[in-house]
Amino acid sequence: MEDEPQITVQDHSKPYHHGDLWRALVQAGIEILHEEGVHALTLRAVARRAGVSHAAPYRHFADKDELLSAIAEDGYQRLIAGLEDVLSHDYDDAGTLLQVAGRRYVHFILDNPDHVRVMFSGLLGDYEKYPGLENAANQAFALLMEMIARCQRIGGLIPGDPAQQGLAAWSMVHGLASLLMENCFPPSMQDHIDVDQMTDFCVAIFCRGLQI
Amino acid sequence: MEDEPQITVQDHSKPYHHGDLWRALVQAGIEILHEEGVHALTLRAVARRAGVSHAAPYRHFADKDELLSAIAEDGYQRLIAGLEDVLSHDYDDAGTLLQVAGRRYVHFILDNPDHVRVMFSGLLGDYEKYPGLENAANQAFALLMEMIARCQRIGGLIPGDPAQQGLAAWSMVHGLASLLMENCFPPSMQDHIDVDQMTDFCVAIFCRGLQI
DNA sequence: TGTACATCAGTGAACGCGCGTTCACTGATGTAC
DNA sequence: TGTACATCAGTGAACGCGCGTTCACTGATGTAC
Repeated sequence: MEDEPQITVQDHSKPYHHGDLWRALVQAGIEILHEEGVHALTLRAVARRAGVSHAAPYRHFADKDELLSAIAEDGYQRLIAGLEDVLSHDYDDAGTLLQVAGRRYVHFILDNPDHVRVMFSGLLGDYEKYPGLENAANQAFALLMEMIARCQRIGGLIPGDPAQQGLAAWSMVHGLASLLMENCFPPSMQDHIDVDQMTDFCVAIFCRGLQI
Repeated sequence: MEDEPQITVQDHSKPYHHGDLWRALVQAGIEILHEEGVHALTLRAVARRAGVSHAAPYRHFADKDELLSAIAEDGYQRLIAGLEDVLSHDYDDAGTLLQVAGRRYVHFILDNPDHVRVMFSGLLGDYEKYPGLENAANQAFALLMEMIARCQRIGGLIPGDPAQQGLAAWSMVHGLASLLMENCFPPSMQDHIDVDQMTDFCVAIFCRGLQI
């Protein structure tokens, strides 16, 4: 066994081949988003954080937008996981189900503002160019519709197109979360808002507006 | 009267002193937002479009953010004008009043996506630095609350804190407009959405959710 | 009415910066024989 | 088991670019006398 002695110190900390640089770059991008915000998200910064030369990312991504789409897709995957988790429970009350889901969505946005900015900001106009991203987005919306359909089934929402009702539900919580995230409410008010309570209020309006 | 003869041809098209460069720069910025989007909005491009050297803006704005805040404030002024117009009519039905206001808000956003991005994107975190902007934002929200209060007065909405109900109303239409603007709905769906109908649907949910 | 002067709006060259992307290369890996 | 070679991940220098901002300046304006 002559493998260990050949490895020098520098090899140990920095093997030439990274192993899973693709994943590391996406992860680095997400970390930058959390720590420094979307304006700091450059290809060079991502490479720097991943401990690799600034040309290395081009082995894994055609250009910057492809990295952004991978980051956006990761965001959708987290959203999907959250939705699936909510759907894995058996709520017998539509109001409670939607309240839980609403709170999770709002917290997801407030906890990952810059990650969300990448997901929901224009880039997605070129959906077709990034099939993985489009898939994830479709999957997330399908889960939302499933949730609405379940609410209808247990008699909590009036019958109707789950897509339309889903759009409305998403709009409600997305609007609230966005306005909170971007500090759009009057400063005198912003600090005194109880996020969960306000979310519950909005979800309750939605439920009452569509209850049988 | 020896004024006219002294003016040379070049003076006629390009007087040294602009007159109202401040306004012209803000206007140029808005035009760039409409024609090329937020990524093209640089101080140099704004100066170029206003027909002035790239250092000239510094006579009127301390830095780029100050220009951005002026552009954002202009957006709020348009919003305020729209709200005031809606409020100037006498609707005897809360549903109709909110429907008209909702449609106007959604169209405002869809017609001015990049202008809106400047208004609602992070910059506003430093509200205190831009009192004019803060004022306009406060004024817009005050009008929203007035609208809600009027709906309560004519018996269309249950009694309650107009601020809280206003937050919810704003969230609903803002979420819908944002998601439409950013192309967030599944591609198969996005093109088939009737914006006005969808807006009416959302507003109706809100009204029914808060009706007496 | 004419002149001197302070004011300040706009100019144009220059600064340093970091970006995205390209390119010829180097070094590690794994496979065919 | 050993060797030659194709593959391709990662390197580092270089490119052109446009940005925000500064600075010494120039030229127009209006006011005091």
